[in-house]
Amino acid sequence: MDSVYDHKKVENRIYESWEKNGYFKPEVNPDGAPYSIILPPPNANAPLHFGHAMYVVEDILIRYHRMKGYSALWQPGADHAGFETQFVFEKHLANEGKSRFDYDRDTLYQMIWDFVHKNRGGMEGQLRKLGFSLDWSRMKFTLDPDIVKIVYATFKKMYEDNLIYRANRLVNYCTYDGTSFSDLEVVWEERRDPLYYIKYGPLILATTRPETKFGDTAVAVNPNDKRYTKYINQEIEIETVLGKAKIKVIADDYVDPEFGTGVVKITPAHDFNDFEVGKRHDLPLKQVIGYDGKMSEAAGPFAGMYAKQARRAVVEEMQKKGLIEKIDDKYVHRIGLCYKCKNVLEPLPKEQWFIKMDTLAKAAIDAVKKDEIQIYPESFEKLYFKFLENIRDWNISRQVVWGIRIPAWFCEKCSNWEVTDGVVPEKCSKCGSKALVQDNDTFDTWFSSSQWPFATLQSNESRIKNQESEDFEKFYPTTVMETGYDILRWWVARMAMVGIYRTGKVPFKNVVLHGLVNDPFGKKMSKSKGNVVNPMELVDQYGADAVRFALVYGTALGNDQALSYPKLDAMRKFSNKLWNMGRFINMQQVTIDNLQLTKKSSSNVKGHMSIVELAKFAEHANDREWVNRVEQLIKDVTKNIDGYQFHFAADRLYEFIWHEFADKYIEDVKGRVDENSFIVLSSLFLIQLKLLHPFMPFITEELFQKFIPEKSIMIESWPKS
RNA sequence: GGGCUCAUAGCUCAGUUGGCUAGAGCGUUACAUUGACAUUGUAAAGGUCAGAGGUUCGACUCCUCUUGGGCCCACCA
Repeated sequence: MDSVYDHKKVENRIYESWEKNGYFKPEVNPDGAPYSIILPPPNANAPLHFGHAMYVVEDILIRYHRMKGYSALWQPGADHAGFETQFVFEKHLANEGKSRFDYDRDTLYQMIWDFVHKNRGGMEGQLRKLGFSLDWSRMKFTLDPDIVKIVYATFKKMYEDNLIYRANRLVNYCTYDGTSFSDLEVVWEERRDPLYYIKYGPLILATTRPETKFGDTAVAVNPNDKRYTKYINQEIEIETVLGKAKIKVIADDYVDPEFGTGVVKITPAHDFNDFEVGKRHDLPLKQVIGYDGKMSEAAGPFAGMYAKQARRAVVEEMQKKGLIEKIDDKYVHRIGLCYKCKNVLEPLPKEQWFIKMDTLAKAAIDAVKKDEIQIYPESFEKLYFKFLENIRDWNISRQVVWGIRIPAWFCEKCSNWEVTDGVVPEKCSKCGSKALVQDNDTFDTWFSSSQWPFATLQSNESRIKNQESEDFEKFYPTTVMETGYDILRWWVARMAMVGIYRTGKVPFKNVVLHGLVNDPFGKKMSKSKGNVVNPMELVDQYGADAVRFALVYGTALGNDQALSYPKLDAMRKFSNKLWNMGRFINMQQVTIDNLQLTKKSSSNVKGHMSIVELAKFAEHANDREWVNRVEQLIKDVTKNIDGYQFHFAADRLYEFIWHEFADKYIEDVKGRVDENSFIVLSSLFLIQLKLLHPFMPFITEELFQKFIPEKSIMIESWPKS
């Protein structure tokens, strides 16, 4: 053995041997009780970041349960990441002086498909480098035909159950990227913008968006505001940049008399609140900004200008006409931005598919209240409830091509929508017309992601017998859903809703949430800040075991952590310490063999005994004491993993192995090694390797095989206390 | 405006249902050692556990308030 542990000589070789031997498959324990985790599918097109490295928590759970004899499945997958990926691809096109408008839909889709599949292996290789014991034979992609089929079926079922509706409603629309977004995707930013006080006939009102005035269909005041009682329900004459006009004054509680002048212009087509007010008062929707972000004909001389330009031009014109009372240029408010390109989102009316959320959300809330789903750490329950209790209907249409196209066809003759499970309908079921056109939109990626637990398990072909999926039967509901708390609402809550809806069962029994990995200064890693650290570089430098251990050690579940190089270094040294402990014990074995004292220890199980068996070899009082102490260690580590207290387990292992076992016991036994004490020493060491294996799989395997060359630690049984 | 979370050694963080002299890593200081360990070992210094009240035989831990970070949510034109 080398005097220094070199992870580069070990990790790849060991991973390959595990995979080749099929140890990642749940079938290694064919008769074990099922234990299953679905890997949150990383973006197929992007390299891993530290959030993915945190999936080490899942590997710990899987390896531990596998050793405990469970039939443990860790299901891998890759996400097509619709808009995300198309955005990256379009940037790539732009570098070549092209744009998506240069291609037809099918060509563009195929180009992105090729682009993604060229990059996809990278992500999978990185998961391997981290030592993740994923069953690659079951790998799924969100655009696999059988997954797509399931997504179609869900949509059709929802449509038939009246949970899906199509409505012309305001959506968050990015006029640069040409697509709408769900509420969750909007990024809010505080900005200082001028607040214009403009004259509307006898009234004065405050607005930040004078350019939308062409879309005004009313002016509103608070019903209790005595200043304006006489105008309510009257039409007032106003002077505008386009000449004289008339507009109705309505009363609505939405108006805050304290704000501005207590008068609001109502523009239902371009403001979420105004849209609601408009619905209450039956006001027409007058769209004056197009999906290209430009003013429409209704804006008269301003038509064709971008909304932002039009604002300046309109204000200038109004000032000329004396229609501006004053401008408050210290006004601070929040505006919604596109999370990707950071441009201002335009609320625009658009026909979209929506899912009614109330009944789905209620079922998901009940599942947690009835403890069918348990959330760890428990404090995240509140976040979960709060989201679901206040949820709004989910806009699932996206105007991108990279995704699952919505299986709905519009009848050009009678305006009926045909929704199918993916089959192209021959004719309209209402009027018989064959003039059917498929909706151009694709599903929000999270719509397919929300079905991932049952969709993966139902579609693992090799496990389908007589059209029934054995995987689904055996592993659903899954045992644990482990992910970052930042996607509790985006993903976990939606999976709960859709999973319960489609299967009648919760998709997972336990939700385990880890925190975020920030940069060494505690700041969130982001590309724009340039502080992103590539986890794979650290794996190269410190070894996967050290990186894994550093991520778990010293941070309680659900808490954020700052990436710590000193900690990584400490864990690398811990690897080296382990290595030299193994090396030392191995040397004692050689000494004993040379002395031919091999009657008891020369069998294949030499130095590989359980706590119970060790009792008869622990003759020396100190040996007996250390057998007892390791027995306690087994209890503690087991208890802590069972309770998702990984940092306790890691801390206990680190402290015991180094500062108890190595510093004290090995030093004690050094001068008095005989055959019996050697058996105790080496057996206790191997037990500790097993306890450490879920955390540091590579080095524990390498060391284990120095003692027991013909076996693998990863399929050994978990030590019994 | 609401909610969550954090505040413990110079730095990064543990402290599980309240219980002996509050721990780890890195850093600092002294000594030892080339040994199984690109070191490691032994020892030391370093904490009013943010602040103020309260509950209790006992509070880092539970409750209330205050201060200061971080995150999330929310329709104020």
